[in-house]
Amino acid sequence: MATEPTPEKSAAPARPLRADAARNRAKVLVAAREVFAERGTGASTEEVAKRAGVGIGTVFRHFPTKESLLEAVLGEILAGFAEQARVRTESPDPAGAFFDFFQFVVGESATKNAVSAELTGAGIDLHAIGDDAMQEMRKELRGALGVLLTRAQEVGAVRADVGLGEVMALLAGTSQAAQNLDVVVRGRVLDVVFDGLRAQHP
Amino acid sequence: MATEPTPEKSAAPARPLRADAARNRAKVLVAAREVFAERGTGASTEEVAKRAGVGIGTVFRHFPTKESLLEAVLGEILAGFAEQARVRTESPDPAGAFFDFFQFVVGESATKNAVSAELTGAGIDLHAIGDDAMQEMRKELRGALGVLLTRAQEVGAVRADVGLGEVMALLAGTSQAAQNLDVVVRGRVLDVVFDGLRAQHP
DNA sequence: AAAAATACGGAGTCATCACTCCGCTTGTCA
DNA sequence: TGACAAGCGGAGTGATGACTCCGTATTTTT
Repeated sequence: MATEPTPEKSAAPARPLRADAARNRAKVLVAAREVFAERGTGASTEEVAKRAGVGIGTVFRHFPTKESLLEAVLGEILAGFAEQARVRTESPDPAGAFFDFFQFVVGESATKNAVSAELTGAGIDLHAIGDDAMQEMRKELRGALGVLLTRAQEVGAVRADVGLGEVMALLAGTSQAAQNLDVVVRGRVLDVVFDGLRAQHP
Repeated sequence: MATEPTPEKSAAPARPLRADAARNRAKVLVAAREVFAERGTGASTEEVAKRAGVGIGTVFRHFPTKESLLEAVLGEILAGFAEQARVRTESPDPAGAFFDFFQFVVGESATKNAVSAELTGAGIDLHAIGDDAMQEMRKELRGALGVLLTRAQEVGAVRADVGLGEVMALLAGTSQAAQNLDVVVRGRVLDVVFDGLRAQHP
């Protein structure tokens, strides 16, 4: 126990991966993201392996469980969102930053189909699963989005009576709704939601 | 061919079901609705049978395919929604009728969990499946909701630049989002959406 | 009440998955 | 460059779930 060379938290394994292993891991992650996006999270692990051009064994070595694979993919997506939120956090135009981020997420989800379906609140059990790393990710997203929201509210661009919970629900719901919608309808749906968020309550 | 006694369209089979058969069919439908609502549409047919207190064989005799069972359940739900919409169609208060219906659907879905998840736009393939009877159902819902919307718009209670498509998307998304939300947050989410729908565009 | 028509239950079949195991290959390090 | 650790592929395993089949039970008809 005391002989552990580098007992790091996470995201940096004790011993670094062999070059090819790292490459494969990345390939699998990309493939998984695509496959799950296209076919839904019910797609088989074998299909992911095939798409990645590796054997099933390899997939399972890197991600010992289908759930863990899903988690990893979801984690990446969340990280991307968190990053996008963070970037806008310092914007001189809080209102623009907030709505822009909202639109970005909805736009992304509209493409990503199934994965985002899960992500955005289908709820079921994906909200339950959680790595510490995952929880961390979620926390970061919430944090950054919280800043965006607060700043937008301070400027009076967003009504004061909504909290992070409401915004995330709206984000999830709108993303969900935006799928399979042509661009123009999607635009109008966003308009409605945005107007609702801007409205000052009586 | 010409000897068919009553070659009716649907909803009334050529020869009427035996008493016990009709009873079982109904039991299965109820059980399916409950099970799918609780466990999601992935729940096994056997579980439905168990809940209904019949054998699997019976379930499959009445609904030769899991998909057809899902369809039947969905059809019932849609029919219920259509009925609710129709009822409000003649209301002297178009604005109230519209928003009330919206709220009703969202409230229902919040309870019905998974089934409504599919229903309300998870899209995937459930939008593709379709009985003629099913298509008919959908058409009726759209029709009645269309009336509610138009009347609400005529009174100026709903912005003129949204169509049925936008409203249905919003309905679906909001229902989706409303799941796993406590009542107070759900209320505020609805507030936002309603305000958005009321807003007159510039 | 007995025959005929229907429907019932549930064991059995077949396909699909997630996941394991192990002999072979490839990268790494001295 | 050779030895050894690390990684790889994919056949094999066990579980699960949709759907079938048929001997038995219940209705309906005569």
